[in-house]
Amino acid sequence: MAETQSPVGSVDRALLILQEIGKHSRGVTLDELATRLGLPKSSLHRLLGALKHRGFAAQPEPSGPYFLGTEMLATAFRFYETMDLRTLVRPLLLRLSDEFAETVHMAMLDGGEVVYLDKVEAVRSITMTSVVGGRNAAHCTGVGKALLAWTYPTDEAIKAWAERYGPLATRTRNTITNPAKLATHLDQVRQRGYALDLEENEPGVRCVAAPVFLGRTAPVAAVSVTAIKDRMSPARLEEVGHNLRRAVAEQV
Amino acid sequence: MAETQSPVGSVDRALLILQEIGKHSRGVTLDELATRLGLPKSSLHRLLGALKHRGFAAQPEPSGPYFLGTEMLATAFRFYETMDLRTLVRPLLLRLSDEFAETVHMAMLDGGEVVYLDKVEAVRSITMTSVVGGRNAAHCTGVGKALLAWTYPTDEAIKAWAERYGPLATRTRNTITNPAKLATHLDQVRQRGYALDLEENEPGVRCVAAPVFLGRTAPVAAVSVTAIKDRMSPARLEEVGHNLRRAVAEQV
DNA sequence: CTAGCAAATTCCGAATAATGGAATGCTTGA
DNA sequence: TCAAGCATTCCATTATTCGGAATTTGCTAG
Repeated sequence: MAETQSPVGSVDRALLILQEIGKHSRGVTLDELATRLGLPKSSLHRLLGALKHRGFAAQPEPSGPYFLGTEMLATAFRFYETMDLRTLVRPLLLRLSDEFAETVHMAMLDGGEVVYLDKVEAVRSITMTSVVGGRNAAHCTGVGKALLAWTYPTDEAIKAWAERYGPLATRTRNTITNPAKLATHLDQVRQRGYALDLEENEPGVRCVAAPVFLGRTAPVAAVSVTAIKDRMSPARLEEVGHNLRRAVAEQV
Repeated sequence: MAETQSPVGSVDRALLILQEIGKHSRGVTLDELATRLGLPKSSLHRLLGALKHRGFAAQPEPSGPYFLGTEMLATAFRFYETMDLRTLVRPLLLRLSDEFAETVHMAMLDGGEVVYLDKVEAVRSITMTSVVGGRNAAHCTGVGKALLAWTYPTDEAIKAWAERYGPLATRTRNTITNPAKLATHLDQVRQRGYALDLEENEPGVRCVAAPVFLGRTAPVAAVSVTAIKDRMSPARLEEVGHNLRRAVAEQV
């Protein structure tokens, strides 16, 4: 399908400029922006003038590099502090539910547990322990391991977390309860880019989960796809894992 | 002086739309936006389409309310995590230094102390304890009290802070060292909107400080104007306090 | 269940805004 | 001091954006 055009070209250009400046926290020159965006310098200069006018871009030194401005940051921060993140993640959940035809969840980390914030149940749903608003242990759920892996990105940080919130409870014969083993396991999660729950929380239930970063280094949430083990063969797990990662990267 | 026009009108409109949506974390309808911004609905609808196209605005439900989109949030968050906040605050410091003809600072809270991150010295400078990169106690400096007042916005929170980082050291005969008195004092700071250091940190030195929020509920930094007491009469303190608040509100 | 109402969306002729190449200005380094 | 390179300004030209009117959609009340 051909890529659709933005309905207002000059606004589209301005947004692309903001995105590009956003990638350069040490500032970026007009010349470099023109090169990266393929825009004539005079047009770019005028669009930057418009962004500076409302504080979305800043140029602290005359003829110097450009930065995102305080108005861009403050508008985003103010909104985020009082918004409901579910509102922005739910379209992703709906897409995942449609794409994988399984139940999908969104959760956040809270100490040693995860809190389920949203859920879209598949037609062929299964009875599960997860209830929106409910909690589960982090170390033995897909969303929990996805959140732990990137919130505590080193073995030491994971061990410190386990020391504070442990001991890690056994839920099934597959549950990882040894902190050192969990740390090693989460190294693999980081390398793969998604977490797997192989009947670690509930017998017969498997899950694939990915972190949602929203531009941050630590995840703000995780989303998961859950199914009974008969519908989650190793090949299927890998397929879902890759597609989940891509969908998250594309949409949030 | 007449207000200058943005060099690209349609971009300016789009940014105004983003700012307005940013004020409504529960979402805002097209009709309400049109009313608040004084824009024809068809123009507004097209501009919103452009913002949605790049993910800066979102409309999770068809014909439903609009929200800031994940691209707007992610671009701001990603940039902020690796930027140097001094870059954006320094123009404010230069303006304050020019306006008040005194030495100005920018600082952040770190536990029981503040860290001075930037400084613009006035022509008629005074020898002071503050060194960029250096630290000072939070409870007896203007920037420290500005940061404490809004980072710990209740008496209980202040007392808990004092219990953790206390005892509060005496620096001059004016230093507030009693946590309950500090809490009461910080109530007054919140009501006034700026903090005062009346020779609490250094004999003969007075200071006015205001928090910098950048859209958040807790301040990301504080800025201050410092002078010897002979140049900071009670009337002058009030004048500087009001002008400082206004300058901060206008610029960051 | 249907009609009316209000908000959202689409359409398209008109006109205004945005464009970008060329020229100019400024700063830095040799 | 001069040249080079980046930033900024100018203005004739182009085409994008505009907004009122019409249409569509969804919800509510009778």
